[in-house]
Amino acid sequence: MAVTIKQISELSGVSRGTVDRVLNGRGHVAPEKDALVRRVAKQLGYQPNMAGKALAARKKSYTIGVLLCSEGNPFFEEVIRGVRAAAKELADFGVQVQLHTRKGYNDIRLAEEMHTLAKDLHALVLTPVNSPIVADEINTLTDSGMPVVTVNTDIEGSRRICYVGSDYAAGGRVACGMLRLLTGGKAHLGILTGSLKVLGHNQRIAGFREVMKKNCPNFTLAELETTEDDDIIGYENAKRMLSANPEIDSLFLVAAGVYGVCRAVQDVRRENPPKIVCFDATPPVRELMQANIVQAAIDQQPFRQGYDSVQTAYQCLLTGEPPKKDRILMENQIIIRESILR
Amino acid sequence: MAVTIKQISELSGVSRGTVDRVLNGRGHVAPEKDALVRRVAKQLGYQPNMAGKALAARKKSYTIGVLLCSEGNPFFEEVIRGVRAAAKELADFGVQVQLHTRKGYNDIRLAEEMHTLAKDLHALVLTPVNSPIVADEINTLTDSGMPVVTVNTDIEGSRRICYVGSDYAAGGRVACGMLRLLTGGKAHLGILTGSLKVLGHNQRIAGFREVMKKNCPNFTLAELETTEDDDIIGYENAKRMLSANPEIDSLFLVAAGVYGVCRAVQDVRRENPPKIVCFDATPPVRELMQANIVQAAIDQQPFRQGYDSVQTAYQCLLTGEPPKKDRILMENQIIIRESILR
DNA sequence: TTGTACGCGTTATCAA
DNA sequence: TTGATAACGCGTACAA
Repeated sequence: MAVTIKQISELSGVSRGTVDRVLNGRGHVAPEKDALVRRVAKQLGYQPNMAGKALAARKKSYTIGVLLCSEGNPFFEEVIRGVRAAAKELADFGVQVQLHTRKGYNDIRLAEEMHTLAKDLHALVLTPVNSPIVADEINTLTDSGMPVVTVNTDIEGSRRICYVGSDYAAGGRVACGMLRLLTGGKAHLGILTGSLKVLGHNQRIAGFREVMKKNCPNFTLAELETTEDDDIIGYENAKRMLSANPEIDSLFLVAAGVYGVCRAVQDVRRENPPKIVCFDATPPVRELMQANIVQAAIDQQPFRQGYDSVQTAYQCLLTGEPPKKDRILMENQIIIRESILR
Repeated sequence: MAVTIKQISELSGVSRGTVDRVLNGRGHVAPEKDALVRRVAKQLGYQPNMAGKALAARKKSYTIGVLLCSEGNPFFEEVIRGVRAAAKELADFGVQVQLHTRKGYNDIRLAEEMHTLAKDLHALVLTPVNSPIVADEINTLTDSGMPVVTVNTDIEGSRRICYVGSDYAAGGRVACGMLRLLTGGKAHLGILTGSLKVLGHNQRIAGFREVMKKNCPNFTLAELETTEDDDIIGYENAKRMLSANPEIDSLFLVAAGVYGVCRAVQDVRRENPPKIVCFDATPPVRELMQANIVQAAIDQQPFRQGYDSVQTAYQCLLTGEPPKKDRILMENQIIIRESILR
């Protein structure tokens, strides 16, 4: 049976209250007793009991805020489902989850909203914009003792307590591996990324190039273009790219705008349409897979991203400590037509 | 804030004890009070609090037995890791997990061991042999009020409370889809199944055939053979199959014996070695993928199988009720060379 | 049949 | 600085 505070208090001849004060660093304890309790606790290998902690925490009724720059992005539907699932489970532990969604990537506005929301929150989960202004706000909240968890995209130069989301480089590697198998190892590639300014997109391309160099001697890159995560721009740029490079027989779609690109592929009728690998098995992508236009999508477990990020924030509140890993990375799952039930 | 027993007792003017008796069907309650409490509880949408339940359950110290016919099967290493992870988490809730492994599929011996073990257990998780003798023993345990959860393989004609494991038919469908992509839709197939007597293997083949019929008009099946889940037999049968059918350019490996089959493939040197899709990304299979001999493996989340099966058994003990779904099915994940970190 | 009281492990409060 | 005590929600032994 696991060690309890009560056992420690008995063994070290102090009260449970004192043990609690020592173990949770609340201060107001005589140095010698502090040392004694720590020694006994360590010796016995004390690990706080989650059931007890959770029950006691119910009195405090934590509020966790979730702030997603997600409006208009179908990928986040699943993330939100995950957030809701975590909220439902944590309700038993006296946790309230507030979900806020935003449109657009204006860093100043985002920082303002973070600041306003934070007043009513004990922890914050958010999709940050990669901007120093947002990083500063995260650091301000962190300094005030609030755990801040980034989800789906990370941010540089901030002291967020944990990142929960995609392993972008690994996703790029898997995408290249999949194209290797789809093409028999020989391909003329077109890459359509979202934006050259988005860290994750660049990491995917780096992972892709890594595998290309290592495992795909007969891959050549014809052109790299952007979609700006937009179907219309994706359509136009893909159409131009395909017309200008008739040798292209494979497309790597790094981010959003998949539907637009696929429309362009259909417009530029080819005898052998290009093999297409993209990210995120959202409903429109699933349709494109059923129609044999997209051969494979790399999925990054959006449900788990939502679920795990909220759970991580709660764990931080409960234990008062950061999680063991400061990055919780999703698996990159390969989805094909037959993966999907009809 | 969620509804508690205390609130119900106050609102309906009876004691907490009475509410507990009603809600947990312990009897000895006047009919009118019973009805009243039920009505109030329903109206308030009472959901028992897991933290409280878990804490109270700690006094009882449940023991969950896990009995796996796993010795000599590397797939189960991951299942066992999942079992251990669940055991570690549940230790906080006063749960002990006993892990027992067996070699072989003798149904009489298995039933005997189940019977012996059950004396010290509150719940049982096992990989059953598909035999009426084992089904009878499961039913005996179920009748005595013990939750029995099957993991990885299910059994017909038993009243086990839940099955946690692979979706075999879906796995077969994904495997065929992967071969469709690997071959460009045109293939002469050889299938090497484990055993024609194993339900799951046959379900995989059925799923494979379903997709073959629907999406792969240019697939032809040259021969179907067994490995008996054994590398040596797999080696010999594959060698014979490949020699007798030189047109075979794709292999679907339904179960174990992958290494043996691949040795045969290497022995029968071909200019264009066959495309190979198999199940379970065990360490030897990973090696074969690195060597470009196996193109893809379909993985069935062995870790989750172990973890979820133990958690499910615990939930049954805690709530006294069967889980919402009587089958918890894993996703079939496609693993390729680049999915694996080196 | 019903109500009361205690314990599970932790935390917060109050009095000393 | 310390210890005793109550509270979180649930289960249950025991008394009425």
